[in-house]
Amino acid sequence: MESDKMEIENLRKYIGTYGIEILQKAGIRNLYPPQIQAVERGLFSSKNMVIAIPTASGKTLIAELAMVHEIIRGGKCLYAVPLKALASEKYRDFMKWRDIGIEVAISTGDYESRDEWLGNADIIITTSEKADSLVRNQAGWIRKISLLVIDEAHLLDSARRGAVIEVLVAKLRRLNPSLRIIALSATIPNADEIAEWLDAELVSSDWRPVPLYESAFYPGKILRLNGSTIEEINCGRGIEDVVEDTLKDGGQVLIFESTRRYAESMAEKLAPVARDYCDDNREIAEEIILENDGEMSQKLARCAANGTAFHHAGLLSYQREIVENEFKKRRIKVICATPTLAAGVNLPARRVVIRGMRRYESGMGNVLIGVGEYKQMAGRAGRPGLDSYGESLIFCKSKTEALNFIERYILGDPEKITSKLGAENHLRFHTLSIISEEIANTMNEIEEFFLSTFFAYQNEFTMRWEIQRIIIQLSNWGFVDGDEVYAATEIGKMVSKLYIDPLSGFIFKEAADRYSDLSDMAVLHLLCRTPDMEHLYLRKSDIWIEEEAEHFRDELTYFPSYHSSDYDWFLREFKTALMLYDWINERDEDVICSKYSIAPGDLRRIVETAEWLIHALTRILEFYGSPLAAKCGKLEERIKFGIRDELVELVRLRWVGRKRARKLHNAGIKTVEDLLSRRKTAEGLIGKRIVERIVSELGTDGKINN
DNA sequence: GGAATTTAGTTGTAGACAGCATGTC
DNA sequence: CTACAACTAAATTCC
Repeated sequence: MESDKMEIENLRKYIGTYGIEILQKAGIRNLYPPQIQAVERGLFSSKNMVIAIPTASGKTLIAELAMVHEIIRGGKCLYAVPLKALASEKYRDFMKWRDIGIEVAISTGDYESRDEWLGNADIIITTSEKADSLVRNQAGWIRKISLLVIDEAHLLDSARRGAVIEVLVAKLRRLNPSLRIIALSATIPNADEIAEWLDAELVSSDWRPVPLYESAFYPGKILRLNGSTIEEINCGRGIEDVVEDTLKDGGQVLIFESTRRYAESMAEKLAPVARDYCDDNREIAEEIILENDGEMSQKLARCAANGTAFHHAGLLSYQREIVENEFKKRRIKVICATPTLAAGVNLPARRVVIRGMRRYESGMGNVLIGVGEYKQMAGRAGRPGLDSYGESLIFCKSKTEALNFIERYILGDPEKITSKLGAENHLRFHTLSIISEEIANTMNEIEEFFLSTFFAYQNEFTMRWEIQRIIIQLSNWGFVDGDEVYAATEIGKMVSKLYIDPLSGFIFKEAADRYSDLSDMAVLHLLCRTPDMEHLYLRKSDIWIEEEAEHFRDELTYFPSYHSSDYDWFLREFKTALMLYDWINERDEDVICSKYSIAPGDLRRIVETAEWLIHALTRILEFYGSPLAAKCGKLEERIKFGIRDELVELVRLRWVGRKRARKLHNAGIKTVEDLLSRRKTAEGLIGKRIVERIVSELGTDGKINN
């Protein structure tokens, strides 16, 4: 018997009186239809479930209910998300349950609750990679996980990140055969396949809390799909009209563009339009340039002052947060974003305009985006509780194009999702891991393990031959031993736990073997030769890179001939290394950004990756007792802070980064003692309050940064 | 002669996880 | 096997 209305009171027997109170305090009175469906289909049973419903239709609450129920029965939950930002969003969200004694913890690459805390926590929020890493490092509490929630399970389809999800599921099921799994997904046509793979009950629905009108725009008209008819609505001819229309009614607009440049110039173009609907935003603008006032930041600040903003991966994370929060507070009226926002944190707007229906893919020119991607963006329209409806617009140039896109995107179904685990790099990565963790040690066991993945579910052929080849490679690299029964070598285990690609591990291992000394540049280049490193692009005007490369020719561990097919790729690796070289030689951030034509967010991200990799390199060098280990250990700190050797001591102090340390050092304050003995000078350089803070911490326990 | 406008050619292209141990300007 | 829009430099037109 299915009903369409259910008060949360009815859940008392599952989540207790206190649980109900928490929900009431959060303003939740009734369940949404898909949530009712989930309850009726066995949310409070021990069945696995796949919930495939639109964004913002209450997926998270479904998982929360199941988790609270699970915890009351003595269970422990792991909530896996694809993004660190999403992890913190859920963390804040789930905190409400602490009032009834439920312990919530978070564990991602850049933030981790104490280990013993994770053991005690009832809900642990992680990225899938971090969860896998915790399994690899044999965190004792992993076996106690009784409920696994996979958020955004449709990302099983992602070529880069999807494999981890299915391997994580397979591993955790192996470690705890009675593990319950709840997968939350966007609406996809083959959710039934995921359900069957997981042996789960499928709940799917198109219901949304705010109705969504999907439409297409062309100059002068909006074609809005309403049921099965297309209404024609008159409107202006430009994007400005579309935006102003919404702002006039007190709504906000989200515009998706295909490139950063378009996003930025659109935000600038719309600034004069939004200005009339804003109060004083100067404060926001100031905040944006607080930590970085480079070209991009200035531009963003100018936009924000007028009530618009752009949003892409080149922003610093604090700037992204400002943009998102101020949009939520409705002080920013328009955000022009690249696809970052489509898959990111929850940020709905009354009207969503999709201008970038094409995206460049190397070797394929500009291709149309997928229907699923479109649905993801369009689905951001309509703020629950604030808008009575949401509207998405595909931005077209002509009526013909508009009708075309309506047919393809609005009336079309999203693509089926397919497993990408079959790619060699993923199989290599995970094969080493399961051998290392002794999840599987013979050919049969390994094959059996992979048979439990989504990839095997979708592809019926055996993977024996492929796996065989990978094992041969892993043993050639010295990561796996044995003939019939495989075991990971010590170095193999280390590589697996460091979470790097085995190929990266091999590159590092060879370096330990071959070199007793390398220059800074050579080490940085080594990091950049790794498949785990991101690479800068080569531009037409980048011929100077070649000259620089020549300059370092004798130091580098690899230098292909000019005619080699590797040459261009080499230049990209070298360019990235050169950027890091500028970074550790204290070149100003903004100077680096313009020299390499990147944004501050890119610089931070690449530095962070390099930091992670050099840590791995150092560990491997230490393992082999390489004389290079000490040098790399030091480089690790230099990369972390972006400093020359001589600042290492100063930068260990809290509140002292690359800039302050350099100021002090230039004035002859080179050590902590110098700082204390020449306090007045220091105060003159970096400010009295900062010095006071530093000194007061020196007196207490928190003496040093690391 | 010089500004304004058209045309032809060139350029560059989304995103973001992981180790470890805690805090920048 | 593939594109596209924004930008820039050159060519042309106009006063």
